Formats: sequence, C-alpha cells, structure tokens
Amino acid sequence: MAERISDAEHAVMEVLWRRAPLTAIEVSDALADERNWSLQTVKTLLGRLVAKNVVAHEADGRRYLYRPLVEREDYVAGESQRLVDRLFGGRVTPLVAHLAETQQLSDKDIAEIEALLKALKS
Amino acid sequence: MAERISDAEHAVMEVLWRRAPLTAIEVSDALADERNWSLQTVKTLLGRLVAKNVVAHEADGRRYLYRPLVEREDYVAGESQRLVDRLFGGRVTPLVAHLAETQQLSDKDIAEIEALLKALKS
DNA sequence: CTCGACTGACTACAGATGTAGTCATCATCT
DNA sequence: AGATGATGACTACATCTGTAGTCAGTCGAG
Repeated sequence: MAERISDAEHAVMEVLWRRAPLTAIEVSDALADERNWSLQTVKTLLGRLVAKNVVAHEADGRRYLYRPLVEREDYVAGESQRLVDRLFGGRVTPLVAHLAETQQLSDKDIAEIEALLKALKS
Repeated sequence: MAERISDAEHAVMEVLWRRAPLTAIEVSDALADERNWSLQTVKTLLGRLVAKNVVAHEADGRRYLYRPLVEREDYVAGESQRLVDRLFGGRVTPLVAHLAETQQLSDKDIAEIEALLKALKS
C-alpha cells in the first residue's frame, strides 16, 4: 500500500515534515526559493499525495490543512533500504565501505561513526 | 550528460555489468528469472540505454553486441550521492547512523566497518 | 445584495517509463 | 528459389511525472 513518492512530491513532503499542518499556500511559500513552482503545481502535488494516502487534508474553514501521514523516519528507512537492496545486494556493509571511500570523511566524521558503532556493540 | 537510468533499465545494466558484451537475447535470458520480460521489452530497454549513451552497441555480423559505457562504480556513486543529498542534507554521517540503527548489524559487520574506518584514518 | 478575492476541483499536456506487438530484412534449410 | 527463422527497427499504448491553466464556489467589502 506504501505508494511511491515522486521527486517533486518528496519536496512537498519535506516541507510538511518540517512543519505541519500547513495550508497549500504556506507549503507553496515554503518552497518558493528551492523550486520555482506555481501555487497550482503545489496544489496538484498535494492532491496526489492525498490520493496516495501519505498526506491527510482536514478542512479548516474553507481551506484545507495538510499534514503528513507517514513519518519521515519511515520514508528515509524505506528509501535507504531500496538503495541498499538495488545496489549493494541488501548488505549495508558494502554501502558504508563505498561511502567511506568515496566521500571525504573528516577525522571527526570517522570518530563520530566509530562512537556510534561502539554504542551498538552492547 | 549523465542521463538518468530508470528502474527497468537498471536491471539490464546489472546484467551487462556482470558480463559483457552480450547480445539482446543473452541479456534477455539472463533476466529471465528476475523479471518476466519478453525479448522485445529487453530490446526496447537496450535501445533506450543506447540512446542515453550509457550502453554501446557494436555490430557483430547481423546482430548487435551490447556493452556498458559507464562503470558500475560511477553509477553506484551517483545514486548513493543522490540519496545522501536528498535525505541526509548531503552528509554521510547521518546516513551511516541511520543505517546502523535501522539495520541489524552483526558484531562481525560492525567489526568490518570499524576496520575500514581505521584504515582511512591515516 | 453584488462583486471580487481566495481557494479547492477539474482538466491539460508533454515527456518518461513499463511493457510489448508488428514489420522488414537477411540468412539458411530444403 | 521459396519458405522459415532470427534479429533489429519502428510503433503502440497505458500510466506516471512535472508543470500549470481554467472553472466554480464561498466569504468578506462596499
């Protein structure tokens, strides 16, 4: 049932995750710098997200307030999983290895991750 | 210039990355279990990949041999970067943190990553 | 009450994507 | 030489995506 969220839709979701509920206008304003969309475009995207059941819209007088129905956490988890599955055979270690090699990790980054791992090793 | 590769196209690329050059038929056969595509479908996807300049086709008698023009490494790097940018503000550390928490990393996994990081810390 | 502003609903449309059929051509078997 | 099979080229078509215009209803100002 977890409908796929397109790129443009994702931008809208990010706004709602940051602050919700919002009206269509508010969402549009929040996107003003990033994307150069007309209000109509934002409304269409909101409509599609509602149709996909990932955003709820409740009437507030004569306009709607939109709020996300899925947690950002869940979305991020899903997308990350997709990547890991598609490109790394479902294994996280190769991904981390890849990132470690490709990206310039500062010593601070490395220390941070090491600390994190240590914490996991209960 | 790096045209975007769709999901279905990616499946074809994986085959070519594993072994190349291949004919359309061979690619189709290699995909037989995973996806249930007709030969025509595979040919269309190959055609699109050629159009996108990520696959080369050279004549071999009266059929074509297809070979990838982009390295898997580069594709993986690009896609990973996209994810990191879209979901983690371009920072790798939060992604690793997320993965570490979400996935069940075995002690062996953790040890592996730790070793990797240690190697990086010149 | 009437008119305009605000807002959602509906419609549009080009390009991408997933999936596949049909046509033309060349090689080969008989 | 004609029939048959293999193979790429071209065409098709529904759906999804990105982007946006137009219509219609309602609330507030005059």
